[in-house]
Amino acid sequence: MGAKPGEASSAQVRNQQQANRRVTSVDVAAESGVSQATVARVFSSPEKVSPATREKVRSAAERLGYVPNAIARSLKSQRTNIVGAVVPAYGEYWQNVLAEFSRQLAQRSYQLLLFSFAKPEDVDGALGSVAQYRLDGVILASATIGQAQLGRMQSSPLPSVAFNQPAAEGLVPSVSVDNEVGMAELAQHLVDMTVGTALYIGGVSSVSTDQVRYRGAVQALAEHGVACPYMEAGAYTYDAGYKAAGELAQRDNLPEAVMVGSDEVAFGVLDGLENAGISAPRDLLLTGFDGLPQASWAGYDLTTLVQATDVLVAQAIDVLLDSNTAADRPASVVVPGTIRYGMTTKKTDG
Amino acid sequence: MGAKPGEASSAQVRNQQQANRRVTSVDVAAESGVSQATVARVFSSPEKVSPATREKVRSAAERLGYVPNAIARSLKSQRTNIVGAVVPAYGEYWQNVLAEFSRQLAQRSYQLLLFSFAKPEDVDGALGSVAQYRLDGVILASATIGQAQLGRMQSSPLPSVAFNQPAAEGLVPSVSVDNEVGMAELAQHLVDMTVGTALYIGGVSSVSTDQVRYRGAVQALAEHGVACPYMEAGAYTYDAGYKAAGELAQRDNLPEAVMVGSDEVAFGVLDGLENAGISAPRDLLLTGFDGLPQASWAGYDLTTLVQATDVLVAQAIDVLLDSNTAADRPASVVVPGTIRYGMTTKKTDG
DNA sequence: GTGAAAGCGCTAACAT
DNA sequence: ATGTTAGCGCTTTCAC
Repeated sequence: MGAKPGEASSAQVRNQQQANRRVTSVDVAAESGVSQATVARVFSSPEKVSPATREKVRSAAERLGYVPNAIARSLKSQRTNIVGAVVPAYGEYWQNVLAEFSRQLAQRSYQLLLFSFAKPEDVDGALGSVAQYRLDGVILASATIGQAQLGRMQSSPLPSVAFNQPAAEGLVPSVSVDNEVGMAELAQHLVDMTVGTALYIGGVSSVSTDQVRYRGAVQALAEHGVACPYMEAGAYTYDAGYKAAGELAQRDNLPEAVMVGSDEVAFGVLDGLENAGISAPRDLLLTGFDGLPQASWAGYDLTTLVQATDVLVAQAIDVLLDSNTAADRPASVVVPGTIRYGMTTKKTDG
Repeated sequence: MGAKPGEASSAQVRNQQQANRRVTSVDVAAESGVSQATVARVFSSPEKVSPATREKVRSAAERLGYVPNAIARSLKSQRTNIVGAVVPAYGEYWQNVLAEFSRQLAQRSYQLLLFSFAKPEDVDGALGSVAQYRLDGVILASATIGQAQLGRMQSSPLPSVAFNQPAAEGLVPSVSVDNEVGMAELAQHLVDMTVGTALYIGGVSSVSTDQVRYRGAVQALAEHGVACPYMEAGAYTYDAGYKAAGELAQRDNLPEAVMVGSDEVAFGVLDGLENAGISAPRDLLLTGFDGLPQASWAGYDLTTLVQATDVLVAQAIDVLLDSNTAADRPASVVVPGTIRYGMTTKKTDG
């Protein structure tokens, strides 16, 4: 159990910097016998300080446990080296995107400040906080950020980029996978597999990615005379997919193919159908969208549209940090996806 | 109003075109004809300002597009309302933990600043940056933070909490699931299922959670005369598990049970075995650890030790933010896990 | 190469 | 209730 580390004598505490007072450049200046300005230079532009003083200051700093204060630096320099991200708190897809942002930003020595929200209503609050930190930019990564909110970002001095949010195009610089074409390509693949009837299972019909993807499916299938009704799972979750599959299984006649609007929902649909004795590709073909790592897991092996997350994220960061003038900031970048052909659309002998 | 119309209009124009100069409380003061301090009060302690002035200031602020500067606020108040998290960039488990932290911190109106790293070598860099931002606390969520690094945190003025890091106990306040007992309980379950031989597949043997979990398994099994050799997957990934399973499948005699050190690896093991024609629970029993959402997906339905992530995270936040004096900061909090009984250890008729 | 001094935009006494 | 004033810890001219 918790053995107490002994009575920390106040002397020891102070010695170890556990103290209430933090070490500043003034302390280091005093300790090393130079001016505060010189200490600051040692930590921001060392080349402007002679090697001798530099060393003297460095050792004093080390002795005192001095670390430059980024807050003060930011206040003065007007740059934080921090990028904000407004992201839904849940969902495999967003977690992966976030991880990728964090990784790539770290490489450019930026930090990521998270503003996550559980419910769409909380977006406003998140956006409100975002503005207070003078961030170098903000990533709007959620399909549930409304038009009004995007409009507000547009007229804000804070650079922003919308990630995978078709509705944002024209309002805010945006980077997306080609949702419509991607879904159309999947549909074409199904047509090639001689599918004659299809069903689309979306997450939430009011979300713009949902609409755009569905449109891609419907149009591509229509060209071949295949209808594609819409079914709403109600959420972008495994459970919603599982439940939708249960309902689907009740129906008299099954479609020959089911196109699901996202992988996470697709996994649920797959398991839900399996649970009802319906198996892909034996009884119907099934496709997902996103290209989550799990889609490649042998247990699922899902046909899906893989988003090149690394490319999308790289583009988004470029738009955010490298295009300083409004002029060369592109209105929108669209990155094509790639189909992953899995077992769920494999030809059976039947 | 008495304010000079020329100034006001030029400010407005700037605001509309993504101003280069940002609006400060001084601008709002000028616009609304009060002192800067009053403007500040309106935004930090409105109750100290008369309703009339409050309204006047608010509308001026709105007109100018003023938002308080959190950087300046932090510099003065010595509080950032930001908590840092040093977390591995990859891995299902960590992504879930992070999402939970972000959610719970948002509820307490804290923001999360991410310091993620891809390779263990990068931890030092991340910890270095952490110190610069005067965060209100930092979460050390990674088993690969070394003793030396923890020691440094211990003597730093920045409050910190180690998350699921047995090696940190005694050095830094820590919150963990009961790794050893949890794994022992899973082992006991296997014994109850009359298992006579077992194998443990760990991720990386040098990681402390790995060691503690393995110890739990070995000791519990030894009490019943069951040996449990160790096999290292080499990473905490699906692929590593899949590969390990491939090697295992080559062996002459299979163990009756395989205990895997983490769910993500376990999924790979499960699929890898399946690929070799070995199926759980038919040919051997299999357990995981962590209780990832996917463990409950019908496709896997894994027996595993579920970590109550929400409880662990809540505890960690408490330790970090609510225990201000070193005295009432507990050395370590250990939260028990719960077994989820899945199909992979279900009794077969054989 | 180094020091002195003026802020960055806010908060928090302290006056009034 | 409101204004005045003095910083928070840095960066950055501008002198020397």
